[in-house]
Amino acid sequence: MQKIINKMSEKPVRVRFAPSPTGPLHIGGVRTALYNYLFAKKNNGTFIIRIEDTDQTRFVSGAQDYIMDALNWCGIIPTEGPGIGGEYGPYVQSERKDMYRPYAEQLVANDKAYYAFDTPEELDEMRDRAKAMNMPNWQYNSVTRTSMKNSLSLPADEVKRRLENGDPYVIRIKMPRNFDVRFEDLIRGWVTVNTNNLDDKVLFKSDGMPTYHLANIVDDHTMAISHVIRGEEWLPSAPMHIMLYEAFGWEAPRFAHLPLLLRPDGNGKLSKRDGDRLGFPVFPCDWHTAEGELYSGYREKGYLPEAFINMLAFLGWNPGTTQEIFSMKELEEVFTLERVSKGGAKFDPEKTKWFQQQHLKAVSDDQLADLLINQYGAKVDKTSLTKIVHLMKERAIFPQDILTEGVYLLERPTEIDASSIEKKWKDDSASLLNGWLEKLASISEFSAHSIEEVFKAYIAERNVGIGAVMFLFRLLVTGHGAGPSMFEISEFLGKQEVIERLKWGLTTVESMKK
RNA sequence: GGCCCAUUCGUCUAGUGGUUAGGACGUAAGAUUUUCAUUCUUAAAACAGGAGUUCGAUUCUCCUAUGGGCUGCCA
Repeated sequence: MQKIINKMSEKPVRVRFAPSPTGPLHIGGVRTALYNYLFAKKNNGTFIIRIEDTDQTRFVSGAQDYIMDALNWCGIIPTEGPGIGGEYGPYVQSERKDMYRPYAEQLVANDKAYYAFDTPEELDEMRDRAKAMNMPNWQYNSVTRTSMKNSLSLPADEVKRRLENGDPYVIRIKMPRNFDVRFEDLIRGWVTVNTNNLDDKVLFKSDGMPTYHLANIVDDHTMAISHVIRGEEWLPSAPMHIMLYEAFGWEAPRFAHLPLLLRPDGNGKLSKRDGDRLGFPVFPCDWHTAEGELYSGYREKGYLPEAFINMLAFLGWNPGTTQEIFSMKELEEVFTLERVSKGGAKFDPEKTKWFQQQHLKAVSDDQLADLLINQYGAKVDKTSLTKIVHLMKERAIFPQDILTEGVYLLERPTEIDASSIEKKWKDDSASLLNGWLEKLASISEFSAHSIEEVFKAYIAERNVGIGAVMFLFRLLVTGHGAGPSMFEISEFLGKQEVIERLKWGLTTVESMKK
């Protein structure tokens, strides 16, 4: 009974993914979005997108559209967000600009924050000087603030004068001294930090915008966010965020800090340069920079969104069973934060391909044919294409492989590899193939099965092995040394076409021999 | 440097105070297949190190090492 009551009094699950539009979203960000989304779905909650664009100097045109487009391709669909709407909008921080200052002022009034007039140049100077004295981390904190220019150290009338004068200022949090901040991370357990290690972070900038720290707390609170699921890089500032909630007198949401995605070689956080350097995409979709550079994406490489998502889900999470192939729907049912691992995960491009292959196999021939027509511009009738898909699917990783590797099903070969002929063409080859040509011409029902019957009878009759005829038959008809069953291929091409190709092949080889 | 976080096969990971430490990718060998791919079988491959607690630690505690993150009027 107690449990039921607790459950009923729990707040509804509302989570947000809060990217900054400073460039394309990389796969680490997509994974964070995915875990938020899955957590929301699993708990009948709401998944929200909020754009954190409080740094006007880092704004990148097109980035926000990219983020929304990429998430959409992934199937990570928000219930509330920019362009979608919702009760708690607007969902872009620059559009919420006016609401932050009163909150910052409120903290100053309550002695939880203060005005600081030090210029960026003065602060740089301070840090440089400290560094020169072998103190690499000078901080604006409870001991140093007394010797800086702020509303705590300056006389009240001067503060008033500066404010009225319109002097530029920032608002900093007044971090208390020697206090243990404790919070329970849903993935890592209890984390404790003493406030002596925390500095007086800027909450409100001199340009009239809040910093991430303030905006994040105000928005999470006003948007009724229940769980903050974000990357591990935020763990060090989480205690400060807890202090802010406390300063406002608000209940803090639950926190979960996700392990980082590491690069496949060596160590370190996966970065956008790693992709091109190591030959795999780090972005969900292609991104063209203003300078004309291209960062490649999974979508354009031919990855299926579900394969991409499946792979990402398993980078730092597992279901506790041996099942590895999941659809988005299935992930929504089994995902829990308890099964997210603590350590960083190295990204594995090889396994990514395997996920893709597995998901491709799961797509029906019919759907794949549609995909090839609609997205890859295949110019074949649907019926033939479906047959081609059926023949080629097992040896394809990407949809387009079916078209490129099965090109001979669509058009006649134009040349025959000389070195293959060199190796495989024997003295009796011409005779064997001509004999086979005659047999082919005699088949009335040109099905894979009957062709195979006739073929077997023929090699028995000529007293040779399969290899003496088959490889060359394949080479002359398809121009390739490998592929699906030649009997199936023959049936698909049809008697007339096979015979013509074989004749062409025989003449071509003859001319090569001269 | 300081603070915080992490550490099981090459990689992603399961797991327990007593297990032959399990699975997957990759690798190797073999089987199937006209070939390639698929599929199947098998193999090699891991508890970072040192103390302590304990009858017994991969598992619990501490230390060390290693790796990572943060240390901006960036997010």
